[in-house]
Amino acid sequence: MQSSNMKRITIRDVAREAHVSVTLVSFVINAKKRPDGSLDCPVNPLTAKRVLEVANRLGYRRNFAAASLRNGKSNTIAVVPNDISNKFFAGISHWIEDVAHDKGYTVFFASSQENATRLGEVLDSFLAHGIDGLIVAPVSGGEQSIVNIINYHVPVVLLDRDMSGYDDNKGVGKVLLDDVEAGKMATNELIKNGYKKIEMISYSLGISSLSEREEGYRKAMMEADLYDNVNVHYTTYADAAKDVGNFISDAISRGVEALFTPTYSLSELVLSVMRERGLSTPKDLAIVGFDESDIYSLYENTVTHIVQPLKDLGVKSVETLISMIEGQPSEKIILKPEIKLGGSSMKR
Amino acid sequence: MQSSNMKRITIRDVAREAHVSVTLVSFVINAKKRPDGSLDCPVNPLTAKRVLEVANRLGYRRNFAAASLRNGKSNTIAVVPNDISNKFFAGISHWIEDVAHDKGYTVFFASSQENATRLGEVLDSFLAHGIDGLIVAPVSGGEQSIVNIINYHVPVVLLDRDMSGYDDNKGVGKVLLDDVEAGKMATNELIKNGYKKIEMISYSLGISSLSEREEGYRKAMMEADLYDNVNVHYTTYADAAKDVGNFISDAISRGVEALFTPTYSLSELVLSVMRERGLSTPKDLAIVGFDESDIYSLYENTVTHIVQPLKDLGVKSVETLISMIEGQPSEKIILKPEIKLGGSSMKR
DNA sequence: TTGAAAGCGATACCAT
DNA sequence: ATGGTATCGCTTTCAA
Repeated sequence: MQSSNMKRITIRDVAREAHVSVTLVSFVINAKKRPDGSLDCPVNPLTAKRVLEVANRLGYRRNFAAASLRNGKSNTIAVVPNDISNKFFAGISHWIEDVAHDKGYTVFFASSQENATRLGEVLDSFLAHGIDGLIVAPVSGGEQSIVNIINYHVPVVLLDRDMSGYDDNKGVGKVLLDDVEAGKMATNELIKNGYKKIEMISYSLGISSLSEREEGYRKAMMEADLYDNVNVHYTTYADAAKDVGNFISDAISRGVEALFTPTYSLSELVLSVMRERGLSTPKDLAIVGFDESDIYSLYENTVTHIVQPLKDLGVKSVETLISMIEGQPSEKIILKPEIKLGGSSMKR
Repeated sequence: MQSSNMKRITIRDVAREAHVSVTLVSFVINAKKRPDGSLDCPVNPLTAKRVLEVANRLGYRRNFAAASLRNGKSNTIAVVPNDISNKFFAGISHWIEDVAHDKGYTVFFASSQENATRLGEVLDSFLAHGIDGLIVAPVSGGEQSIVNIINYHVPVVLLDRDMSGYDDNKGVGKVLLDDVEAGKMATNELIKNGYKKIEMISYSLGISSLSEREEGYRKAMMEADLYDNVNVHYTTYADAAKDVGNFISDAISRGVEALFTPTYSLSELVLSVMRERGLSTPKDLAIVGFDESDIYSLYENTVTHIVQPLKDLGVKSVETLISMIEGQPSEKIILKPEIKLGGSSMKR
């Protein structure tokens, strides 16, 4: 494809060599193998066999660009998380690849880096590449780019984060965690164990998952008549280390008893700061964290945390997407979180 | 692209609407902006402006399949690590995306999952999609798939792991860590601090990076006249937890003084097992780990570890690849590791 | 069961 | 500066 001393083998080369027409070659190449082993196409089995042999001998490979240009389908789906290397997403990607692969689709990943402009560029590029469908975790401000894709009638599934204003009946699939429930679960566990001054620290990203976890926290506090104690602190990726440091000092001095951290990165940050300062959990501050982390089990008291069904999130999102590509209506799937108890939220 | 109620806008639609030929539209669309802002194409600036406006108004998007079919270039590069969610790789992907993006390339990721068959499928798929270049971390047994790509004259850069039998003069770029040096560094640090019974635990993956880190360990031991103490234990991803558990007990009972773990996952595993058993480092066992890990700083004595220049690995690999795509000869780049000292390798 | 031929959309050669 | 058109490789009628 690059140099000239090796011409790319085309369907025509195969046809010539096998003494048949290009049509026939195309038929054979695209025929699906049926359970009984026979080829599902109107071609003489012997001819088919010969074609296959020749194709193989010549090292033929279908030119996807041509096929895609011709029939407007690429058998490719794009997956765009905010960060490809994020631990939460890491636990999902594997499942997405597996299911897609089983169904004959190739998966391409690229990250938006929590940046609306970048998301737009990435989606543009994918669109231009003729992807058949898209699984995306919206970033704040990136709604328009996603709507563009939808308007192009490319099936879209929102993963992990919702986008307001787009319901499933508008042709957008959704696979989300019940984040309100997750926030409630975390908070209620602390309340149940006697904590009253429970606060929360979160990112100000403007994404649904975080705001709903916060909503769950508020609801739980409200229902326990602790609404006066509600206090949510916000930070950003860039300032997290500094802000968390300040917050911990402040919290301890104000007599805060427990903390809900709605992402694994915040959980890890809080835990490391506490360790640095010689604070222990739950004695100095009870903690309920989020997602899995290697460090949760490294504390004297292991860390209680909310667990997301990563496998289901991955599997369901591809399945929904592929069914949409195949013409089925979109679905909205809400998965339930679980809580894994550790010592960090033990009774006071 | 899916439904029929919204026809895809083509270059011809733009041409008609702007009252010019398709040729002109193509010129304008593909013109690069020059530093002075002018368009680098033989078109009347006013006409160009009009074309751009129309294209914009109509929501025109280039059909990549068509362009790619026509000129055999897709401006897309593929990156295939063994595991997209691996922490080491996570620290690299970001840089790859950034540099590629700056140079006008889109990056698609997919993982081989440390599986030769899967690697073959993924590469086939990428090849069929007409990628312009490939950055890959070879897996054991996957050499042939990679050679296939090379034979197709698609530029390839090996990242992190070498492949024997392919030197840079054969058209394969390489961006690797000096793994022998890394193994030496780690071992020498321990030797310098008075440790003599130093062992190593590694994966039996048959990949160059690990075997060279082992070679470095052996060399360092040899040079310090400690070769009789050399002892390398092997495990697999699947058995690692069990094997490491057994090994630690065994090592302690045999009076092993220090351990070199050549991947972050093994380092983490050893550290957690030690914690579970109430063992501390370096008192019960000195440790030199590899790569960054959140848990290295969580021990009473922080963990000494080898640091890879992730940014350079990422940046250099794309830069080399793109220069190869543009016709430059391949390069072999070996980067130097560093060691970050912690308490886990302190003097006995 | 087989084949001829019309496109898919963009590019680039060749004219004007 | 602008335009006509053959072509990339494949799929898919339609006809034989």
